[in-house]
Amino acid sequence: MSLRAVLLITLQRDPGTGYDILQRFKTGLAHVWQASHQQIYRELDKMRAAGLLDCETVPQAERPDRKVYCITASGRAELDAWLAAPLGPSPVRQPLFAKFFAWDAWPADARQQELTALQAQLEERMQAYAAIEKEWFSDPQGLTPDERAPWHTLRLGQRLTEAWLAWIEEVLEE
Amino acid sequence: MSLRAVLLITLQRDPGTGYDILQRFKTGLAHVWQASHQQIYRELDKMRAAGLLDCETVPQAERPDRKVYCITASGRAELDAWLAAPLGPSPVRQPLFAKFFAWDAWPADARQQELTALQAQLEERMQAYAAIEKEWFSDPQGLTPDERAPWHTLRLGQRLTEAWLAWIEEVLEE
DNA sequence: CCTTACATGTAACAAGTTACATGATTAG
DNA sequence: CTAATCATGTAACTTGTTACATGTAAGG
Repeated sequence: MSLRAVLLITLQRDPGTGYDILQRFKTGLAHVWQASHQQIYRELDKMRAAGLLDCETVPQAERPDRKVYCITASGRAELDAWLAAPLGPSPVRQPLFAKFFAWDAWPADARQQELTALQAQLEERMQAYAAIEKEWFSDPQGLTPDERAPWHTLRLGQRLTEAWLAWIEEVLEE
Repeated sequence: MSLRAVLLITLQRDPGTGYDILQRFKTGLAHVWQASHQQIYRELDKMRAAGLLDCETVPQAERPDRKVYCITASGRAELDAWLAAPLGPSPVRQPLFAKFFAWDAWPADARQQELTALQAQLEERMQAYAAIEKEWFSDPQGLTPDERAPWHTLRLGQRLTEAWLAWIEEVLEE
């Protein structure tokens, strides 16, 4: 259901094609949601069939037609209902934790490698966050609440990533 | 694949039935992995069919037979391979973030309710962590590395939950 | 010459959820 | 009397992944 909601949100802001949405998932929405192109195309088609979206096919010379999707009143109603309802708890799935529970079967070098790779990846993410913050949110207090909201999600991303990094350092000291 | 690995880990430590594993997912493994009983039973059966597990059926008076699963050499090999291979990146899916990206369509009272409910839930979790830590890990330095490893996962759980709580407070101040 | 961007899709599979089904025992 | 515990399962469905398929144009 949440993929559907995310598609409604982004299409409400700006109509677009499946391909466009894929690009948004890779850039502005990267730390919110990710999905493969197949999943997006399939879901958009189902949503159109369910009357949540309108679709206008725009022919192009020497390229596949663009199918531009646009939210309908019924889609907007579904989005409003989703926003009003509290989210359920998200299931816990931490494969890395599982490895810790098999500590003595987990080779020390694999462990080392895993943790340092994760560390590098998290540090990269921190830099990406910093770049986004600098580019889009250099003055958060000067923005409207609506413009500032995405900044909050960035802030949480930073806090969580910092917590991970501090923890990895603690573990690597062993 | 990760569910399979978690089942291998827990069965390697102690053979047991699907029901037993479900209990472990509700207690000691609660912040590592969760799965429904249907998923567990189905996966155990597939793993037995694949030769990763042995199954001994223990008849019981006036109760369904217990099917006690036990890891095989081939299962152990699969586990070792999984432990040695680094984990792939986990896909990003943050439905709560999505709501922030629809800030002006998100009613203020629903927002308030959502965040305070989450806050309460996280505080409960912190208490659960504290209770576990007190009961099992009152002296982490006195434990063997293998015994201490699960404590690290608890520590990260605490750090992440604290980060969430600090963030919610920041957002609620608006 | 090779890769990336553009733009869509089918098909098969794996993973996870929800509903339904059985049936005795024990605790409140 | 009701709910929870024990213990398993079938069936239908939704969600997400992987592989395969097509075809042009621009840039290095």
